Amino acid sequence: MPGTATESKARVEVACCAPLDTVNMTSDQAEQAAAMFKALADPARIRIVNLLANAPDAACVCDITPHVELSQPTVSFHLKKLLTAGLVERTQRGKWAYYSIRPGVLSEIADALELKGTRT
Amino acid sequence: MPGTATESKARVEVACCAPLDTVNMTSDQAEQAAAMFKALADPARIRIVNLLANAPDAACVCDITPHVELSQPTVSFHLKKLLTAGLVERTQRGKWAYYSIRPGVLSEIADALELKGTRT
DNA sequence: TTGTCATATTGACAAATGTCGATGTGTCAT
DNA sequence: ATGACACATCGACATTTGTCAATATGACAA
Repeated sequence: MPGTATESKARVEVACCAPLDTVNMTSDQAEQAAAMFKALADPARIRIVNLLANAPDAACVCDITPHVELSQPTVSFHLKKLLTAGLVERTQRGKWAYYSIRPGVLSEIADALELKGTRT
Repeated sequence: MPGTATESKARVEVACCAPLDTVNMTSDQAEQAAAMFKALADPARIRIVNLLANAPDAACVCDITPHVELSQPTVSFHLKKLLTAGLVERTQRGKWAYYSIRPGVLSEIADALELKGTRT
């Protein structure tokens, strides 16, 4: 990194930029934020979240499946990803499993964003 | 899907949920949103974005690298991902490449989020 | 209890991703 | 021209991811 004139020999190099001393986020914070975004990093899961966010009530898998045009096991696979990421909730009623957006999730994502700087 | 009483035989089954007629997003919209989130779906890239968002000025690779504790080629790899996703900008000045957050990106991400429902 | 239905899990596999060392490319100073 | 430096690209590799058919699980009805 240029700009550190430590040697006795005249190191007059220009600095490439400011030292970047900003408070770093912890590895945990980074991993956690990345996990949130990873859960949304797939078109199928985006569709599911969109569906659930706009649905009047919780929705069962049999109604979600036709909207994403994937096999039922694959839809379950994506729902599990969303579930373990904490983006959706699951409740069993009868033989059906109902999924819904976990309340407050959207604002949490917004928080994750501000975590990386409020400027701009 | 239960609830569709089409047969002449009395199909008195209970419906599992409402028909979910909500306006679907297009495949393009889903893919585009997923691409945004995919760019953020990695701890290293989260750190980089955090760094750039909090930096007073644009930062060069040589200053970013030590903060993410990865090899220089790997950092370049991540920067390229962020670049092609449109999250950061690149300008060459002298022998250094300066990266900065593309202005307006954070609100665009927020928009992508609202795309999946304004309720909660 | 037996069957049916809705959902989850498993096993297999192709494709994408993250990582690094080695090397290429472009820019500046000498 | 030559060398040093900052960064990008390449080749190789292990890991993760998304997908499906087949099968297991769990709930209800008859």
